[in-house]
Amino acid sequence: MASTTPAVIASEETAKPRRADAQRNYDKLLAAAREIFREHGAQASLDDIAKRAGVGPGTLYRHFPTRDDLIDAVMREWSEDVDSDSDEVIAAGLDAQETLRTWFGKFVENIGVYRGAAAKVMSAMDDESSPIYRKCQVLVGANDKVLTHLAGRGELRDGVDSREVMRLVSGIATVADQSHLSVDESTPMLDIVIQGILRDPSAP
Amino acid sequence: MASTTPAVIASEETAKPRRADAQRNYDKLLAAAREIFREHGAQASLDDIAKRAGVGPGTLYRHFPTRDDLIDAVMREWSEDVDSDSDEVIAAGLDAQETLRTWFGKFVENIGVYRGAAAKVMSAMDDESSPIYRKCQVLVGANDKVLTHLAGRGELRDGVDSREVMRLVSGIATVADQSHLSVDESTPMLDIVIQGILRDPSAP
DNA sequence: CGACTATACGGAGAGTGTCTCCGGTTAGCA
DNA sequence: TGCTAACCGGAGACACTCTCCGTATAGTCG
Repeated sequence: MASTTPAVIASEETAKPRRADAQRNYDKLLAAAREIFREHGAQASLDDIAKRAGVGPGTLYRHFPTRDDLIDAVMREWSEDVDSDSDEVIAAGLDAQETLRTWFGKFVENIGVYRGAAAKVMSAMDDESSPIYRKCQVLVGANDKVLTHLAGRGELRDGVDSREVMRLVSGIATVADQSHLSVDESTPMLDIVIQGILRDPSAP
Repeated sequence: MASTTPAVIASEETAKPRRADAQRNYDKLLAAAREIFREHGAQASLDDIAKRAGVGPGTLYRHFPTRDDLIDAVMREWSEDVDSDSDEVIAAGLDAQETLRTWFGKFVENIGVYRGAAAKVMSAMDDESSPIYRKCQVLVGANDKVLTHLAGRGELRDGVDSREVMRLVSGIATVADQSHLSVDESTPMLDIVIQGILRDPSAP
């Protein structure tokens, strides 16, 4: 298999020194955003988030100039969860098919926590100017780890590119999100992809 | 293969009698919508469309109560094009792989004409209350024709459901749309899906 | 052909959401 | 305690959606 993606990722958690009140507001905003994004999806009103955090809109926009900056912050630990999922899946020692089922399933499930997030991830994956781009690189890297692991055992078809697979799976996650499909209902699509990238067992 | 989808579609082109001026404005709005959707995508300002058509916003909203109603009207002939594509592809007598490449390629290309339309189609596919739902049924039906044709020749794996395939391909179209991929750049993803649904040539 | 009415027009404006600007406030420090 | 840089927050400009209703007119009938 071949990956276009660099190893990834020096997480730039530059927790720059802030005044105590600023830090407090930052945290309140993040907590409020998590709640409201979970309730109303990623396109919820930002002023509502400011309101729930008990700060003015100006404060929100100073900390997070754009909606994507806020989403980025909300997604931070979440993308690390996904990354550690990939390690667990590899360590579990399942066969190729089960490995992918588990990995893709977790991915779709995780990405679906915030409604609309899947679409954001999908479109940020190829947009370096997006604040979410870095997070996507973590996801791409995690997926690459899993596929490289399988490729090392000769279980993938020739020419499978992990970035394409990532696009495909995030597309499925978006479909599942928008059509309100459960994880189970998205497995038929995932199975097709799995069939499409796994080397056929009957081949040498 | 199995399809959940009914045969489809008694197109409800009830061209109800309208006053001449109303019909004129309807046509002007449609033409303006086509232009502006092509330029700015499916989330363009509706007031802009009314402005370009030279009518007031009230007129636009009387003819098309919601954005989706307008998109639906714009998509009308377009979905018929897609449908006739499916017939052509079947008639062309290509092998299974080329048939699907051609069909999926045309689908993704067509659906990408209006930016943002792919996402609309994707989410309307499972939402009966959407005005676009009917159009999606045309697409689902067209896809079903192609897959049934191949299934009849025993070229598909067991258990392939055409609706799942349609979801998958519209997901790819959405990825291609949002990431500004050309049709060529989306073929790797399509090829994975094709591998995933085609019976392996080495099998009996 | 002139009058009448159902139908359609269109713009003012209410409602909602985004984002900015700047006068006032406060944390942190000497 | 007093100073200042950092920060707050809300008023309001701007953009978009959608509605209401007074006005205009197409089509019809006497």
